[in-house]
Amino acid sequence: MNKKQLQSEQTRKRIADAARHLFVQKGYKATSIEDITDATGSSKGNIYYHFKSKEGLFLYLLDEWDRDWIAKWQEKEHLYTSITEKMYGFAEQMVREDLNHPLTKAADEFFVGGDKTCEVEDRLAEMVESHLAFNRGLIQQGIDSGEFKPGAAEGLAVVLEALVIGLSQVSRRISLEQALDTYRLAIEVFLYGIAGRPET
Amino acid sequence: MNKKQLQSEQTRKRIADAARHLFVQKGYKATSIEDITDATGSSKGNIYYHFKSKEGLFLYLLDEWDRDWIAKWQEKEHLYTSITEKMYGFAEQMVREDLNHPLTKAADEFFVGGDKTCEVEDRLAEMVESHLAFNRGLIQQGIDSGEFKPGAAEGLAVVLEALVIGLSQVSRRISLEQALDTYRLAIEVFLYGIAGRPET
DNA sequence: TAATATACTGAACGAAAGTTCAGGATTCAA
DNA sequence: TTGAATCCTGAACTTTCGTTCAGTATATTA
Repeated sequence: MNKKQLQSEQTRKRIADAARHLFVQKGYKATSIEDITDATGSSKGNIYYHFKSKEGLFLYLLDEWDRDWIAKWQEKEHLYTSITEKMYGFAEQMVREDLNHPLTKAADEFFVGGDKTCEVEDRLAEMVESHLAFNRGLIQQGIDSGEFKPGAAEGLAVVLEALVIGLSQVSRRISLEQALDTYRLAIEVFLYGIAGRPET
Repeated sequence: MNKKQLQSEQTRKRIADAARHLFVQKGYKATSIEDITDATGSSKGNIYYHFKSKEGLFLYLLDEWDRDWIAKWQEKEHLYTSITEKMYGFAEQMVREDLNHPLTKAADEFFVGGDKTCEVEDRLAEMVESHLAFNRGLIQQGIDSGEFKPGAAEGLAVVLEALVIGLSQVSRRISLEQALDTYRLAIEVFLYGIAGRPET
């Protein structure tokens, strides 16, 4: 690889990292291009050389995060011997990865804000659906294996998604250790809730 | 009351109602003063005649909501004969009131955004604490009455808060009926989760 | 009815933020 | 070495948005 290409890739990464950090910390609208230049040392123009726009930069981060998350999950998934264990693994990966998730806080601004591009809108709808599908799959696996009581997998997937979204918001201002505890407790409650719930 | 005072109060209410609706729907930053004038028909200046600033308007809505919520809760609280029932009542009031809650979506922008006034910061910290205290109280009541297993009331209060926050976000794009179902299912899971959880 | 207070208007201001662009610096290829 | 491609700069432009203010209309009061 060229020296030029290498340097280009490095600054691209530097910008992406700084942007992700800022989006996570401050949200999408609240972080300005100038915030990113301040954090990276490079100029405004340089950001627009590497990325189409602010929105494009955010979209890039979303894709990047998505790929990483799936990859990390697939690495570990087969190690778990029960679905219950898998759920705790899911929670652990959530707290370790999603607390730095650019979507977590920033996506909500997009969802509701009126000035979103079609591209972003589609991308986000896609991500929500894939989250719900993931949850649904997990719960269904537990039902099939006999660990969870059958029924209402669809509704429970939504409840689990709500729990995860809420946890990531609540956890934003506490330590990683506390966050892990809270997540574990939440999953514990969720699992016992599923188990104890009367069949429908 | 004067005709003038009456009219003044009416427009004040009209502005507040429109603003609340918009803040809920679009978030704080995303709704402009012009959005509000468009929705009310009155002018920009008129908003600043009735309210100190955009932030002041938001703060006014927070206070108003807080008072209403507590009042409505206290009206119903004594009607419930068990804490379990109370929890479902809590969920129902949540979905009926909080889905229109100006804080739900807008507060998060304040929490993290760097440009918040001390006044707002204090007000929000206060509200979070009172929420947690409310949850803690509810859970403790259940423990004291023997309905819930003892232990970890503090942690469970946080989990419940997370659940509620997540639910209100997830529910923003579905019908009231579906939201009610989801909330009920969530509370059911939470209650069975508490009940089935091993004592700590 | 005249004077005052209250309710309201809308153009204009200024700050903030996303985006562009002409041009400079550095590296690559011939 | 020289021309071209690539990487980068930062000032300037544009738009958006909160806020202000001089002025108008309506109601109250004396």
